[in-house]
Amino acid sequence: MLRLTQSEENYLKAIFTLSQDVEGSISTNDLAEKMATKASSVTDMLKKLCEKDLLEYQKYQGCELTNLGSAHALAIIRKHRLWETFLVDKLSFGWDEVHEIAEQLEHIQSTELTDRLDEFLGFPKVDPHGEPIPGKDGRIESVSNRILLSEASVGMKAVIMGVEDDQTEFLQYLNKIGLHLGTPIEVLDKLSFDGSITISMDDRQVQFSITIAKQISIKPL
Amino acid sequence: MLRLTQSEENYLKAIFTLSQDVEGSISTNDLAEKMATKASSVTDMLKKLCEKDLLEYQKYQGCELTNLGSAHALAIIRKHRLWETFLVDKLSFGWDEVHEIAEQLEHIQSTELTDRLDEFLGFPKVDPHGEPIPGKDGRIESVSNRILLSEASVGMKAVIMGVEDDQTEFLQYLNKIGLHLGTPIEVLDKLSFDGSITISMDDRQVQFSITIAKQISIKPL
DNA sequence: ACTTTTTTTTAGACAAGTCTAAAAAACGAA
DNA sequence: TTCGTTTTTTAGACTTGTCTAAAAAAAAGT
Repeated sequence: MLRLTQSEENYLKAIFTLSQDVEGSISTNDLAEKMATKASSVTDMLKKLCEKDLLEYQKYQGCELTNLGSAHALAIIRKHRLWETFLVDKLSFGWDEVHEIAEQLEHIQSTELTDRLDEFLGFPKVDPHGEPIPGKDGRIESVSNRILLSEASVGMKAVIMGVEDDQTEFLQYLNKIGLHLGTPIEVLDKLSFDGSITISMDDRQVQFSITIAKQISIKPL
Repeated sequence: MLRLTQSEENYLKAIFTLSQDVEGSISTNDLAEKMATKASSVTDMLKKLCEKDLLEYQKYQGCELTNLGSAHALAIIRKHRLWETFLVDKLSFGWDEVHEIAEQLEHIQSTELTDRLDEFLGFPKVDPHGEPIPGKDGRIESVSNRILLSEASVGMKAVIMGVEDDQTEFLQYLNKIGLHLGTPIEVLDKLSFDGSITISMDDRQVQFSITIAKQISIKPL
């Protein structure tokens, strides 16, 4: 199997993630922003990854992962989420403390290790933030009936199913207001001019900006 | 705390290990051999590590770790041995399968993670190869009464306490002949001209070359 | 003590991944 | 369509860690 550097792996993961929100190819600039680097650096890397058949790239046309590239990205995401699960379930870390450590652990090379860890954790389906964990074969079991909180309609009753994991402060804020996976909520109000949304949870009212509401996914009841 | 690259960490660990067998300073050539690299590369790195006060180095005089350098080396060794213990105790790896994976895991940066892993494992004193695990404070609890099998005298009865961990083939060989930590043995014969040694274990006789006998430590009964 | 051998350092080069500055291509608005 | 803006690429440079080849220092033998 093709051996990749950490940097190459991080690019693949970033492209994969961006591709989930967008149709078609990913622009150099978007990728540069995601990677917190310069567009010129991205161009260099795209050439290299294209050379290795991990993505398709043509000058000025952005890039798109090949099946090979997607498989690699999924393997890294699998490792990331399994390690996060390990840290929370076995070592009692909070969900706001594990992202950075998992960013390192996801680069450990050993399929055997990954699969044994999976077994040790009892083959979890989702990580501590509700994100689905790809299986050994790279397949993600579809998480049914989920929508973003930002898309919910007034009056809807639902349960918190997932949150974005990459901003520690955001997760700490959710801790502070007592929002966890599985928390039942009801949508009380939505302001059309700024998209902010008011919900009730645990008999309290909380208001979220559109930015926050887009980072929380729920399952309507 | 000072942030080190993986390469810097590997050098510190190698110097620390070499220092345990030798009095005084470590030569550039010995270090180059240990690191499987060229002497010129070592010289460059020594300059850099000296600049960071991790070791003392003067041209043509070899190097010696400072207290700061030793502390870093011990932290890495602590991580390595804790991860090996995790892999064997929790994920059911064999002792011959964990070294390479632990070589990667030892570079994960998070003291919190290390300490929680330590606790999760029940604060083990030794790793799966019998090597002592440095504590949070960097102290190694002295492993009492151990000698190398190569130093044992004929007629001595003893128990296997530790083996070198860095050669997979060696460990596989030990597996094959059924030698484990805790195995009781008796020294039957020693040949002075080549140092080879014959022992009995489990009612069988096994002969070891001097090279192997130096990689096994025992506790005389 | 002098010469030879070994060890160690220096000098210059390279690959990976990044940067800045400038050029080229694509996009968009009138 | 054409001009200005934005995006993307190229060119050249820097850093880290490595290498080879050659010079310098230390060690060893006679």
